Amino acid sequence: MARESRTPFVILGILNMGGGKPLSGYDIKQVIDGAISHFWAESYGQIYPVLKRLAADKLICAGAVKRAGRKRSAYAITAKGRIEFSQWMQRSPEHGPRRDELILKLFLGSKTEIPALIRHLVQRRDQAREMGDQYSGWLQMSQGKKESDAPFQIITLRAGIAQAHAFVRWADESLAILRRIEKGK
Amino acid sequence: MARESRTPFVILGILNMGGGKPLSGYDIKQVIDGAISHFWAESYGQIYPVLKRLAADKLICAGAVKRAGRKRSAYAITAKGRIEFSQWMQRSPEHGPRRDELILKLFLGSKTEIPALIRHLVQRRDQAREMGDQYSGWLQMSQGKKESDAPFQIITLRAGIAQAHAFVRWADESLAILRRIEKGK
DNA sequence: TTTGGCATGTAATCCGTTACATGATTAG
DNA sequence: CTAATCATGTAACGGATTACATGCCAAA
Repeated sequence: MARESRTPFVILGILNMGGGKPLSGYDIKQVIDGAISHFWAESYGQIYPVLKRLAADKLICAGAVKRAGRKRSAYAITAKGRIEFSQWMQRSPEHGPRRDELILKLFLGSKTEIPALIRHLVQRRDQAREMGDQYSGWLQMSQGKKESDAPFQIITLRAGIAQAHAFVRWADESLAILRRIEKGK
Repeated sequence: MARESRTPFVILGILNMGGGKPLSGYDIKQVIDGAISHFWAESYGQIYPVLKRLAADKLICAGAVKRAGRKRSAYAITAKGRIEFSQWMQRSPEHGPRRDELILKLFLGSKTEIPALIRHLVQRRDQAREMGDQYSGWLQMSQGKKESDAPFQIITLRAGIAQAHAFVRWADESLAILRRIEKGK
C-alpha cells in the first residue's frame, strides 16, 4: 500500500486558515499554486474527488455561493473536520524520500559530462537566486501584517530563503570545482 | 501520462560508475541505500523489472557470476547503454515537485498547534544535525581518494552538508519565534 | 537443524499527473 | 461574435511502495 495521502489534510488545513472562509476547489488550487507552490503541489485530479469525499464524511460542508455572477460550489470546514485536521497536525511529519535529479546527475557524473553538469548547475543556481529574491520580497510584504497566520507563513518564507541561499553558495563552490577539473584535464 | 521514470537511468549510471564492474540488482540497491540514500531512493519492485527490460533492450547484458559460493545474476552496461545514459545526462534535470510535510504543517499552523510544531521542528533539527555530521565524516574519508569518481561524490556530500547546516540554522531561528509566540499568548 | 541473512522476484494497490470534456461568463 | 478565462470535473495511465513468496547458504 502506498503511504497515506496528505491531500485531504492540505485541503482541511487551507479551509481552516484565515477564519475559515468557504473556498471552492478552484480557490484551493490557487492557494496551493500561489504561496505554497515551492514546497507543495496538488492537481485538480486530486482536489475535486477528495473534496467530494471530505463532504461525504462530513469533514467539510458544501454550499453553493455566487461570486461575480458565476456559480461556485464552496466548502467550509466543519467542527469534525477541525478535529481531524488537528490530529494530523500532531503526527510527526514524514521526511519524504527526496529525489533530486540534479544531485543524482552530479553523483553519477564523469569527466566527459562536465560541460553538461556545469550547464545544469548554472541554470539551477540562477533559478535559486530568483526564488530567493522573490521570497525576500514576499517576506518584506508579510512583515507588516497583523493577521494571526502571518508568523507561520513568515517561517516558511524564511525556510525558502535559507534554502535558496545555501544552494547558491554551494552551487558556486561546486562550479569552481568542476571548472578546475575541466581545465586540468 | 506520468512523467518519465528515471529508474533505468539511475541503474545505467550506477553500472557505468567505477570502471563498469557487473552488479546484481541487490548490489544496485545497496549502492542506492548507501551513498545516495539522502537524495534518491529505489525499491526492489522497481529495480528488478527494469533490469530485465534494460537487458531486453540490450542496454545492459546479463552474466551469471558466482561470488562467495552464491549464484548471482550480475549485469554490465553495454556500449549502447552508455550512449543512452550519456544522452540522459545531457538533458536538463527536472526540479521535482518538492513536498515537504514539515514546512506544510508550519504553514498551516495556528496558535493551538504550536507545541506540536515545536516538537516536529526539534526532531527534524536534530536529525539534520546528525546527517550533517555523518556527511562531514564521509567527506573526510573521501578527501583522500584518488578515484576519478571522487570529486563528483564530494560535490554531492557538500550539498548535503550545506543543506543540513542551513536547515539547522533556520530551525533554531524558527524555534525561537514559535517559543516567543507561545509565551506571549 | 533451525534460524537468519542473502538474493531474487511478483502482485496488489494506490497516489498523482496528464489529458480530455464541458459549460458559463466576460472582454474585445 | 468569438476568444479567453473561470470553473468543475472524469478517465486513463504510469510510477512507486508494500507485502508477499521463494530458495539458498552459513552459522548456532
